[in-house]
Amino acid sequence: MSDPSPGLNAEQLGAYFALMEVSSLLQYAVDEHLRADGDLSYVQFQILARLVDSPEGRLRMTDLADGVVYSRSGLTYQAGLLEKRGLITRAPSPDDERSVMVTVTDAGRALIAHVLPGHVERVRQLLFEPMRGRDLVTLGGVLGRVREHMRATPPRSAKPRAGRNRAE
Amino acid sequence: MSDPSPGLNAEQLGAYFALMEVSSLLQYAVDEHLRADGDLSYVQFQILARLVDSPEGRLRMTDLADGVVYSRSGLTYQAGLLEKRGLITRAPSPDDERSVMVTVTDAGRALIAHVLPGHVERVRQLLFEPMRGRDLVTLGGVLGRVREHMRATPPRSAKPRAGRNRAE
DNA sequence: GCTTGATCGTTCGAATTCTAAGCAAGTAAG
DNA sequence: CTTACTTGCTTAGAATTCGAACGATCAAGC
Repeated sequence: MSDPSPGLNAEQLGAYFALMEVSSLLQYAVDEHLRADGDLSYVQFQILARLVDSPEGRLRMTDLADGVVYSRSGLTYQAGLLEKRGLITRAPSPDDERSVMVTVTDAGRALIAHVLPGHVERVRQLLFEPMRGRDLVTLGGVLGRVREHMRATPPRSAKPRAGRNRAE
Repeated sequence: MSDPSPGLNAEQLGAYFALMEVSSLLQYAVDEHLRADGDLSYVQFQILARLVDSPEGRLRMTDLADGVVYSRSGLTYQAGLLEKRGLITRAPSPDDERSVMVTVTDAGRALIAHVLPGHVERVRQLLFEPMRGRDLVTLGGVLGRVREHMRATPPRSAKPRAGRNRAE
């Protein structure tokens, strides 16, 4: 089938829609649990989880925003909320006086530890339960490659940093 | 996450994060294009696309909201915007006086036709370009099953009008 | 030192989104 | 027909989100 307009075939369209629909449904489900179990929105959970997962438990605002795919101003707002609850602290970086280092507090770590089992359980139940055989391996591999591809090809969506795109 | 608790293994966690990250990045990218090319948000595009794709070009508000995974009030708001722009019309259903049938206008169809090629091209470029071999088939199959699974297991997000009576 | 330009984070205003409450219309039981 | 319950959509108000504008800091170049 050599059609002049290189669009998407039915299979591709189906996969695209399924991807967006699954991610939406999954986000709704886990968001509900996080709010009930720890009074956290999904974004807040992502922020804290990334911090807990980082080497020193701290990250720059910009890197955090890039990581969770979020606007800078939105992160400022959420960081304000999380700081008010004592889950993170903010301090200007010693190296870069203009950048702000965000650090998880013990309370933040405790909260993540508290909600993580239930969170993970929901994800397992909704996302991984219907998978069979090599589904998981393939899915992880493909999506990983796609992520790399998207991060390396910034159309204009997220602008990580202008200077160093190739040096990763 | 170096904790081998009975939750998700590293591979599952990676796939989960990749899924959410890819969908976010993809949504940002296509949203940007839709705004530039047709002054449409991603949600508005989804609404119009679903209508165009429906048999008569019309759907009930509720079915539309369930389809795009959106709150009822949010849909009311967006429908108001789209109606004001002449892209859809709203009229009470003859059968059920309380339900509202939303119909795409010719202008709505024309707008979707106008933005669709560019939209599809972006999706192809970002999502399907890095895929090889049977990646697409597997991805579509798995995500389709997962979607079915999630739709059949309503945590609370959408209630597709089934006999599920649980009075508290 | 002193410019020029880029980067970092916040603030501001407008737009969007959600939940809860409300109203209208259908359904079931008596 | 009336009462009670359910469903479909809208309204009201608060919370969240983004982009643009802003001040502050760094990095080069002179």
